[in-house]
Amino acid sequence: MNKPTNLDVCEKQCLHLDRVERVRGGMLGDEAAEGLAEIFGLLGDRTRVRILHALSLGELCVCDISAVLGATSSAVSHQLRLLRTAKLVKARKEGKNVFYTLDDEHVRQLFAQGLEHVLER
Amino acid sequence: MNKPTNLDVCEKQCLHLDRVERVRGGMLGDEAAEGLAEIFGLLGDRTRVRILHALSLGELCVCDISAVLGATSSAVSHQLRLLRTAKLVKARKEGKNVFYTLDDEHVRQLFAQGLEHVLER
DNA sequence: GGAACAAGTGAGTACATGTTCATATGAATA
DNA sequence: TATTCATATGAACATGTACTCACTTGTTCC
Repeated sequence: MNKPTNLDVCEKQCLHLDRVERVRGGMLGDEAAEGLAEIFGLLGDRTRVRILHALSLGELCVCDISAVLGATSSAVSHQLRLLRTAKLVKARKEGKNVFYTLDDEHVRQLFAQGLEHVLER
Repeated sequence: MNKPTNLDVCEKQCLHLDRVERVRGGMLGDEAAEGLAEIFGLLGDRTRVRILHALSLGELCVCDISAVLGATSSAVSHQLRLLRTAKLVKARKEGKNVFYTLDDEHVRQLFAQGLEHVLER
């Protein structure tokens, strides 16, 4: 989380300055890198993957999701909060139930792309 | 990591059986869900995101990467091992240096797609 | 061979994170 | 109003993980 303030991490003469300069120019800003890590990290959990995939197949309430996954509704609820905060899912209240749906078309695409990777490897 | 063996997690009558059945049929297998979580988890770290992005701009040795990121070469090396194991990057040895490149076109695409999400959010 | 150095790795540590358990909230129903 | 139940949430706990530090390996150059 904290990085050294001086950049001469490589003590002596190993740097390929041309490459380093070129890459440094095109590097992601901190916010972008952080944002990417955040969204990918959110997708990087088995439970959340399965929740999102289930929701990609249709609207479900918390209880439905926990039945599909075989997980407690508490665990599911905790994960849904993260997904809600990140605006990946959307909640709709109806009586005692809260129905969730995907709230991000990008997620669907990321999923598809990720699956391609997984399946062909 | 361990899930309850009985599926009547929702004690009484909240299930919407039609929805649950439909979704259950289309659900990801365990291996697929695990595989997805694994690849996304790998992308879900600030340091690894920056390493991969740097490599997407050109081939770099470990020392170059640590200079670009402002991280120790040990930290970078540890992360590169994970990326190498997952076949996301490829190593080429040349004298004392080891040069790394991206080894997966999917990653490039996932990156692009993720960035879209982050930028427009 | 010996010095210098890039890279890899194991152990230890600090911190993040996912789950469970207990409890709270809020809506329907008796 | 009291009960029941779906959902949410806080605390505690256990596990995972990213870093540092010390050390090893393997290569180049003297």
